[in-house]
Amino acid sequence: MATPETPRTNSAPAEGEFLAAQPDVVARLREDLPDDEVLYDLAELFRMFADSTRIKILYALFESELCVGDIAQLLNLSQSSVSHQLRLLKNSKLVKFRREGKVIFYSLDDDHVRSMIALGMEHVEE
Amino acid sequence: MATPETPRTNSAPAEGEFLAAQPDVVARLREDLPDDEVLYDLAELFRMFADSTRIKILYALFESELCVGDIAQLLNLSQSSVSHQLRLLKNSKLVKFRREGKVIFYSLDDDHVRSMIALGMEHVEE
DNA sequence: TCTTCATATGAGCAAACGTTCACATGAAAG
DNA sequence: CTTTCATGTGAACGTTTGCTCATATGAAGA
Repeated sequence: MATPETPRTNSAPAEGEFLAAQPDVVARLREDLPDDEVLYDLAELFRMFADSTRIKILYALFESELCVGDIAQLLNLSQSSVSHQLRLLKNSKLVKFRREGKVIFYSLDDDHVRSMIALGMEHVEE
Repeated sequence: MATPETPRTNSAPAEGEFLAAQPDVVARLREDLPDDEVLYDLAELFRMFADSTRIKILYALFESELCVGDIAQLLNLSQSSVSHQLRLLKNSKLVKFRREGKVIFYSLDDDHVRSMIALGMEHVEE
């Protein structure tokens, strides 16, 4: 997808300002680094988990599919806020939905979501 | 740590605005959700990975310890920018450092960093 | 001590984010 | 068709973010 993520100004730093202590290592690493596009996408993915509201939504969806109203009530959020966040999660392919009459049920759309959050938990819990 | 993360206004939504389709499920989920504090910390952790500059820095540190100048040159960033980001990573206990004369070498301080990024990669690469 | 070199840090700015508010959309019931 | 109800969406707003610039810190060498 490669959305520009956060294309701040980021002009090249002044020429010859600071030296590398290990030019050889730097040169080798430059080869091995994944493409910028991939790293942008990666950051974009992590950004989905970088807000506690979205974390809560994902956490809630661990156990069962839920509609917007369910989530809003559970997390004490406005319907609008939940809907906005679900759109982001949907775009990032972390969440999918299913229509049933007027109600739309959301559920997790990626096996990695659980392991991702579980892994983060390990760090948080020291 | 429980930094307030992004304590936006987030006032409670208007009373009785929207209904839950599954009140029973909502009630049960409310019990099971981890504490707000934990979820804040979790989001804070993910926020460290939510910027491609920081991802690049962490990626670079996969292979060997590096000083600020190394990283700046490798990633074409200003010394100041790298230093600012390293401070964040340091505060989040993702990175540690070691002084050698005037040079300060940074390295990964958490086993989860690699698996975290690897897991994210799996999602990005479809 | 006085420089020099590597790094740290505070202020300021422009961009991006998450929420709210108001309204649009679209399906079902009458 | 009209109303109702669940959800979607655009604009506005205040906050946060990541960068730059200028300067501070602190170690090593002259």
